[in-house]
Amino acid sequence: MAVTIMDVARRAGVSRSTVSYAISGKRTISAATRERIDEAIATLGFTANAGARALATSQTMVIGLLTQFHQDEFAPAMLQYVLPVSDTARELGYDILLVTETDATAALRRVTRTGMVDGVVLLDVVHEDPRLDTLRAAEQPGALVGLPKRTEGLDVFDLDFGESARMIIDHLYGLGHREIIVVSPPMHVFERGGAYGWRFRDAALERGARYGLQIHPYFGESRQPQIGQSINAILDARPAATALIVHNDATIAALPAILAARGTRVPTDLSVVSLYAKDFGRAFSLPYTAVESSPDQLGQQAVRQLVRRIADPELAGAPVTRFIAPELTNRGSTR
Amino acid sequence: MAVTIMDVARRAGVSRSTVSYAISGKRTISAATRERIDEAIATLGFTANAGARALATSQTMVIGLLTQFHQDEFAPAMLQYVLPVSDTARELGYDILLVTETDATAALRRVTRTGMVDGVVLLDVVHEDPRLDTLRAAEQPGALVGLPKRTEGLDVFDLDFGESARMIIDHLYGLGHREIIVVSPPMHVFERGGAYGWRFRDAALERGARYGLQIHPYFGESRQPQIGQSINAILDARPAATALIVHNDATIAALPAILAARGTRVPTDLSVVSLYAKDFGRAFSLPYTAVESSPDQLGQQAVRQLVRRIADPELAGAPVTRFIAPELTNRGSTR
DNA sequence: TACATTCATCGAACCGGTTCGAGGAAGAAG
DNA sequence: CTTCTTCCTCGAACCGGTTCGATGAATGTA
Repeated sequence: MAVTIMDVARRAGVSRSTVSYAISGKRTISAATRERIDEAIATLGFTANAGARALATSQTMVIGLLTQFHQDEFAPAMLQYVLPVSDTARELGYDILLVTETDATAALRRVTRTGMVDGVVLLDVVHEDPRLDTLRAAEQPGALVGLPKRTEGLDVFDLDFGESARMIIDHLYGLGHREIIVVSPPMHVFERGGAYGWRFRDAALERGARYGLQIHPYFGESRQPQIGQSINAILDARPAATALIVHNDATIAALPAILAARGTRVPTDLSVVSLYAKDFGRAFSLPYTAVESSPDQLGQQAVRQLVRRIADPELAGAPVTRFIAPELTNRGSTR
Repeated sequence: MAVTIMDVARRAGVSRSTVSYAISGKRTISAATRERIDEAIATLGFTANAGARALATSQTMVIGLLTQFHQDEFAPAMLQYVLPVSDTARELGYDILLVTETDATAALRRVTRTGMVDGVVLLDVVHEDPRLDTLRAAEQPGALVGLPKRTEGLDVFDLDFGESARMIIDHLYGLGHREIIVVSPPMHVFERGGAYGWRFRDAALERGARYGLQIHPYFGESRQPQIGQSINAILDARPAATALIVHNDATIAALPAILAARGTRVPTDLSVVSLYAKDFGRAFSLPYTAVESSPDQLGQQAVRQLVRRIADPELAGAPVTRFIAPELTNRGSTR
């Protein structure tokens, strides 16, 4: 039914292999022949069959994207990771196989064992991620987004949460703040092993201690109305705190309404600094000074490194662990 | 490198074809042989190569998911369509190739021509969608999410916006409202051909006219602070209106804060009814009575019909256009 | 005992590409 | 006019599965 390379060969009056070489350019082809082949390809509308090509070359030009949608997670944020991966992959000639199964380990084994993909990107990697053993056993290389406990042999990309915390503390300390509240992601994120919560929190505490500041750490909530209740309780419990650091997407999205409702003015009554993805802040038009990370950078770098490793496992060199530098954008919510 | 069916055959002391039949069950295999084969498969960890199988069967067990991310769209909502498609596909044994390219037509041609997919789901189909010609020319079947102008030969799934509008108008009319504001999606959605905006708006106007109501239609905005400005302007311009219907995700998400800021109480001063996806409302804990649609139903039904058609193009019968019935959930924001 | 069935398995062909080695034609060198 | 290169093209093998027809063994029937 579909047009095969044989059809093209017949129409151009050459052999299959000649057509193949004309397409790949791996051997010289006379101008006259090339022209006939090009014409045949164009009029017949030939496109090489992916399965056959994969079989012959052991290259599928497909990258598996393994996502983990934790229930209770702030789902909208996920897309900010998926799209850049997809776009970057396509730029480099790869398609994306989106894998969303609950049993991520089995799914990873499936797509690698069947050879459906040339490599995989693991999104939302947690501290002790069960997928990593399977990945290490796989023939295809992988790139991680998120820092696990053990990174041996793996290419890892994550945001620099420690540096983000230090930047924010420095900023507030410079403005004269001495008592600061830190709202982290919800407890269950920590329990699940999302170490980025600790990395931010610990770095903030440590930096604060060095300056002799009072830092009050709290776990945030992920849903209304709990978010509002918890923020109100925290602010009531720490009336002397002059600054609020929020590392919690759901909370920061709800914060303007919560503060407005309790009559707290920013930055007059309270300085607020947040930490979120650039696009997230833009989508919700958040008015806060923030350390903005670029998850698109994450996906992009992960895919680039992955493709490098697919192309030449040796040449790509030793595995890397790379942190994306954060940037503080001042929107005037501190003073 | 990887384990092939030949390795299994050797270890079990049988031919390749016997192994194949043992796996597929398409011919009877003696208990003893089957046992040896199963053992070999298990210890060697064999999984059939996807490319080779695709080549032999002309079935890839992959469905292409073609998304269109319009700039300025409320992106978070997109995921609500993607996940159900992916989950349903996997349930039926299919994987998902996620295609996000800007040039959707070329991308569609690419994945169908190369035979990477057995069928495609087109998301966010607009009134005059350029992808449809390519789809009709493709060998593989497709299912649409979103109603285009011409549906001939296509399986189409969409929410029932007309019925939603009628339900809401009936509800408000029953409560005694006689002057009602309708806020539609932003103008650019209409310009782009998102006919669902018209379908809701027109149905609301028609139903309103039948009851002799005053219906004031407006286009909404997609970003703050324009959303707030526009809502305030509209409410100021129609002081006699007693009810507000919002068919606009970005606006409804921002509405609680906007109304709180201007001191408008719901439902005392104003009845509010909205229209959105179930999960969207849950994620933002929206407090409004709403006609809730289930986009997961859309994706699910689209995939099921697509798989049916892949399995047997004839048996699947004539193309269908199916609307998902809406449901009105009363949250007490009307009176 | 001979013959027809049924059962289990095998070999070969095929799917549609890629790639290697070989070989004919044309041009260069002796 | 040979002989050696270089250029271009071809045929065959291969990638790893599936599927058809054939065949030998086991079982049933006359």
